[in-house]
Amino acid sequence: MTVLKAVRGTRDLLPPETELWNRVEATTRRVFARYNFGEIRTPIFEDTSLFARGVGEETDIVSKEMYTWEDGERFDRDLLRDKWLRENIARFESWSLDRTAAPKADFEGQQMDGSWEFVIFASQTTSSQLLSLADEVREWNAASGRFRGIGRIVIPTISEAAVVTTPEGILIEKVSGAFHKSSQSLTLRPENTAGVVRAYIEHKLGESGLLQKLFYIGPQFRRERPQKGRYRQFWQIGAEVIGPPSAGSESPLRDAEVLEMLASFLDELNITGWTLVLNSVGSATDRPKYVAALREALAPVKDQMSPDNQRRAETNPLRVLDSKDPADEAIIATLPKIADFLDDESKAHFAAVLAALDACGVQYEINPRLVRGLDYYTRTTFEFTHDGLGAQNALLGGGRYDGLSEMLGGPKAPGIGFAMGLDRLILTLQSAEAEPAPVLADAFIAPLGEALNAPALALARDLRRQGMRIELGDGAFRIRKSFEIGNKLARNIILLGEDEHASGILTVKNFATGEQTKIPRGDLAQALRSSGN
RNA sequence: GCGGCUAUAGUUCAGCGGCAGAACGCCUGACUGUGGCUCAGGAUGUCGUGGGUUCGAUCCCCACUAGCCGCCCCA
Repeated sequence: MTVLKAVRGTRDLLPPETELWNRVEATTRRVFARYNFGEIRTPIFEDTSLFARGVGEETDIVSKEMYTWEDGERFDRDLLRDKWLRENIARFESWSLDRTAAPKADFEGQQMDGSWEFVIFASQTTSSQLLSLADEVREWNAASGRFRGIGRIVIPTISEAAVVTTPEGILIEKVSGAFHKSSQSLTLRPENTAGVVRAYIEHKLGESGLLQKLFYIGPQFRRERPQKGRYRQFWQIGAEVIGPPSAGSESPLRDAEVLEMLASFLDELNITGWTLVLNSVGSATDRPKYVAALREALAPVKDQMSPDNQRRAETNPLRVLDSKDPADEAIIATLPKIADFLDDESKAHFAAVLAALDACGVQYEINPRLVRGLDYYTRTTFEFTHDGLGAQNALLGGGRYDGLSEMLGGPKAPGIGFAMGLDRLILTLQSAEAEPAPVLADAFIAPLGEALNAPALALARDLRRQGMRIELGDGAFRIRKSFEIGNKLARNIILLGEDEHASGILTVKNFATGEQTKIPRGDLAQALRSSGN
């Protein structure tokens, strides 16, 4: 039998490592509480369109890195596939495919010995459902970039064949109409901000007139290639400050307060060597103007750049600024700067953020090239970076998202937030300090003989109820074995033999000092407590 | 999604076209109410999975899977 393993990109966290995780989470709760944040827990999956609208349809996260599935009572993949093939099989015999015409979804078929093979060409946005029927799906690297995938289906010959002519797009309509009416597309959350804002809107939290300050700790999911500190189920700590403008949600003081909180948080975890990097990407109207100017400036020079940057120049010009390619540095230096496109309001906002940070002594660097990948960011964007992380040097990132609530159909609710990769944060802590030692119990109780097992449990219960961490042995163990195990698991061993049971005076030995004493049962807890940590 | 490296005992790893190895850990005993240190003995395993070459493959070849590192992307 195949031994089951944790799926690719996921992992188990075991003691004593989980002690470190608990410590970080406890520090989070302690520090964030001082800033009067409350905890929010949103569902781990949401309607797919939440992320499409919030994070951005064209971002890689949404277009290819989400765990998405159809959830619906009437969805039946096999039935659907069979019906689709029966309805369309005749098309393949005479139809020739014009790939340059960029149909929404097309397919061609070929009769093999006793079977049909169909190839579907489909753009992901319109026909992921169609692709979900295929035996195999792979990316098709079309030069035009029009098609996102090819699906391949092989089935036994079907005798009954209906004739269907070839109006484009009909196919999908039929498929959805017949089988997907009650189904819903769901997605494991790839980040938590969209979910928090959804909850803010749904529960009308803005109606309180107060600023909402919410933090979360939880797993997120992204279907990326695993790497050091990057997992498909990864953990994030994040916080959001959001509210109606009348509550002061647009104030630069909010930005500075969040940044100051993060600086204090990292300090409290004894993480040194971090750098706060800041920029402003401008208002919702500044940003498109700048992107347009970038495109214009890139058009004549992009051919001289690296292939990566040529592609970015087309798909997401802002990312060109993030390029690490030294060969392209000279060109990048000549590109327009975002700072020149900020309106007066945005400039003043950014200046006020900086002034507040200066006032409380939080150090920062301004990086005019810091852009963030998510569509919803406006004005302040930031990262905390750390040298110990190699190429992936960002410890956390975030920014202001003044228009997100409205993008999701909610009221005007400017906000600022961040998300921190817990997996990577733990990595930096682990590289900075010694491996955590296993936690030792206060005492190991060794019943000497199976007749003493029951009294040993009673003793353990007694001590545990007084707050002691107790490991209970077993009377079947020989005494030597009890000592060996006890030495690994606890600071003290309590011997419970016939004598001890009869007299109520227990034999206690401290493993560190080797000192052995007799202690009345009633004094045990106090003695263990004072024997130190 | 792309590229490089890797996969052998619980762990870290060595190894070789012909008997499967070390260290640490584990178990037993020296020591029948005393751990750590020491000594003696013992058990580990589909050599990642599947196929190929070969008289013979853990070793060579291919594919797959997984991990690490980098790229892409990104909180």
